[in-house]
Amino acid sequence: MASSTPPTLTTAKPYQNHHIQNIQNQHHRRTHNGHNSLHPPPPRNPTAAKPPAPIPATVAAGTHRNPNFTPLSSSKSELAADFSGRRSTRFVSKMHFGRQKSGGSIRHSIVAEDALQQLIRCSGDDRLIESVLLSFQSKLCGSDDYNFVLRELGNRNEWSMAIQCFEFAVNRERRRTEQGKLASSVISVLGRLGKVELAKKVFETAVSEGYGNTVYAYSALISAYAKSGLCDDAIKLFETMKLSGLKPNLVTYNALIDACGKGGADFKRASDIFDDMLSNGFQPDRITYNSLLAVCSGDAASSGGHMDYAFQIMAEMTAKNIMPNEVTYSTVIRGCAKSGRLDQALSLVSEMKYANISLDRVSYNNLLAIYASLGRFDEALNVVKEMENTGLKADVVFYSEIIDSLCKKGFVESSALLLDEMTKKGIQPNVVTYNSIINAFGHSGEARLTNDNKREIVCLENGEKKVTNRDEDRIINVFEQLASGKLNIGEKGRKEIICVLGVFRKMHELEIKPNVVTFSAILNACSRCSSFEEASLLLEELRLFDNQVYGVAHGLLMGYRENVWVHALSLFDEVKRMDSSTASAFYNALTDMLWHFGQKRGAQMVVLEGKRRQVWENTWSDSCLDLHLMSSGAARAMVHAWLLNIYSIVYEGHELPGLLSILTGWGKHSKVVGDCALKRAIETLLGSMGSPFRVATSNIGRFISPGPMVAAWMRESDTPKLLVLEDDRAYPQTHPNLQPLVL
DNA sequence: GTAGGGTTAG
Repeated sequence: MASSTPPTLTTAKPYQNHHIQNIQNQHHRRTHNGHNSLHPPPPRNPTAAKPPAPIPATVAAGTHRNPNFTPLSSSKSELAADFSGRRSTRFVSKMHFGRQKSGGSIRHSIVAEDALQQLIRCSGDDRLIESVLLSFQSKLCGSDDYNFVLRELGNRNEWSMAIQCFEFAVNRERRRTEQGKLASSVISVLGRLGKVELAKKVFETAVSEGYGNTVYAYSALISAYAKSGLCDDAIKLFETMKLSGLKPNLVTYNALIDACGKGGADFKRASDIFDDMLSNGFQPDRITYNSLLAVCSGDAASSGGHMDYAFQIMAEMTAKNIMPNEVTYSTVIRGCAKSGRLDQALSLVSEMKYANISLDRVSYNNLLAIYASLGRFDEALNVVKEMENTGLKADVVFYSEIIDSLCKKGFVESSALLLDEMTKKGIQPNVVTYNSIINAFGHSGEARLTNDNKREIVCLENGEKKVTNRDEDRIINVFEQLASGKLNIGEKGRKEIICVLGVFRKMHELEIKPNVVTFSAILNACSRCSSFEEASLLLEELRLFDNQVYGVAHGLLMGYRENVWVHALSLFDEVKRMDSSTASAFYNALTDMLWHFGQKRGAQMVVLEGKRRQVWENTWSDSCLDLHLMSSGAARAMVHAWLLNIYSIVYEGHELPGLLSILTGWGKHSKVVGDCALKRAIETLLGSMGSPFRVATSNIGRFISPGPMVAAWMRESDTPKLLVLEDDRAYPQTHPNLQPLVL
């Protein structure tokens, strides 16, 4: 059942084009139709039983708008891109909004642009690509044209096609210099896309074929290492380059210093390279200084000291008449903001304006983030107005940032108003915008409702039925039940849930496809519900979005674990394709929800599966359990499992290690630094079981106990019973062949 | 061939 379902867990990015969006909508509809339901709930009314299951009318209408719908079967590569785990929009934004290439003159021919367009249409079909390349072979003018094509393919994330074009071109080129240019170009493209291993391969081939031994190719690969944060590799390559007799130039040095910044190297290392550069007679330019400033502003800076160097460097620049530009300022402003010097960051913005350096997107984004983190929302909105007056359009990310900050500070009502406002201005909210608001559910002290929601409640309470062309619209159904007071939910929870359901409805209306973060957010919201009924309303939303995730969450919650486990495993296979923090967030959310509602054995099965799949990277050995990336439910379930494992060691007559520790961290990974919620939860758990673990004096985030004391505790008659977890709701196994959980 | 930034879950 579940295995026949197309992948539904995505971390779709806002920059995805309409083509992909359409595929996703179509994909979404399939899920809605829900033939793969694991546990179809009984219909609430006779009409609900009729297929198809509720699909927002606007989603269905999408087919009319785009008759040239691309079939799902041809969309594999685009969908696969959703699973790449790339989370930053930085690179893609830069493609659209970044600086123009300096140097001015266009070097490629018009034919190259034509070739590019034709190639893009052949994406995914190597043979077609080959035939387009053959048809243009005689018309393209050397490396300038090919380099243009390679760069543009890179901008479209067509790295595989870029490699194919490179190989085509380099095999038909006799001149070494031209071959070298092509190699440097494709190395750079691959580096920018984070394909550093491929870049390295191209480089090595180019060297062995005799056209790669140039300062350009080396610089390009150093830069590729830089972009992947591989500072050590960059430095090693730099040494190899010198040994092979090539002289580094200014660009090489700049790329190397950049590698220090991106690879988290300390300032000392970068400044040694800078000194080496000076002693070799190179004068630093603005890029050198800006790269050096990035080192100061990097992660090391957040712990203190290096911003003072940054100001010295800026002074030195001015003294040498290398004037700071917008990159200089935004680098330093960011460093200030990261290290908590928000006032200093703001005065740098003023200084920048005074120096007549116009603020660009990055600068405005910095400014917005500063105001938002200070809670100065009026000024944050003014930033948006100001940038629109300098002719820059605030996009969905700008608005989402403000909305998220509002939500975090508890102003959910204002955030929903802003959501309306941005929509009216023609800026489409995306899934991230909505996820912020869903995450706010259950956090605010009181329900803060939008005017629309208020009208909705009044309408429903007065018994007015909203006109809808779909009788089976389950969301409206829920609204009606809420309004009629049939559900066992307190007044506060009732209003809040109406608010969040309103948010879901807008997502449906705007055809915003949820992603795995949405699912995690819904599950987390369930964990904050005080009643089962309230949570089931949220789970109902989950069901409308995705049957597979719903089936697993609902099945485990209801205690049908043996029945759903096979589906859970296939769901975890999909989650495994995400990057580790996305995956662990999902496991944490699911476990917390199960734990919260008393399904502790189910929660434990989930965390053990996560451990088996290395979701949390480290976790356990016989002497140490590391919980620091886990939520409190996941961590507690894991403590039980680990202690049971220790128990079996003792039971089998083996000796325990001299010292056992449980690490919880001290809140470093929490949203609020120093918030030790996890530590407190574990402390309570260990205390309640009468365990001998105590907080270590040397490390407040660590519980320790001598092995013999743990062994003695294990031998007490009550201990094993305390360690075994049970579900509040459990149903007899219907598949006797399925083995019960074995630790 | 080289420089800065961004929203959600944690």
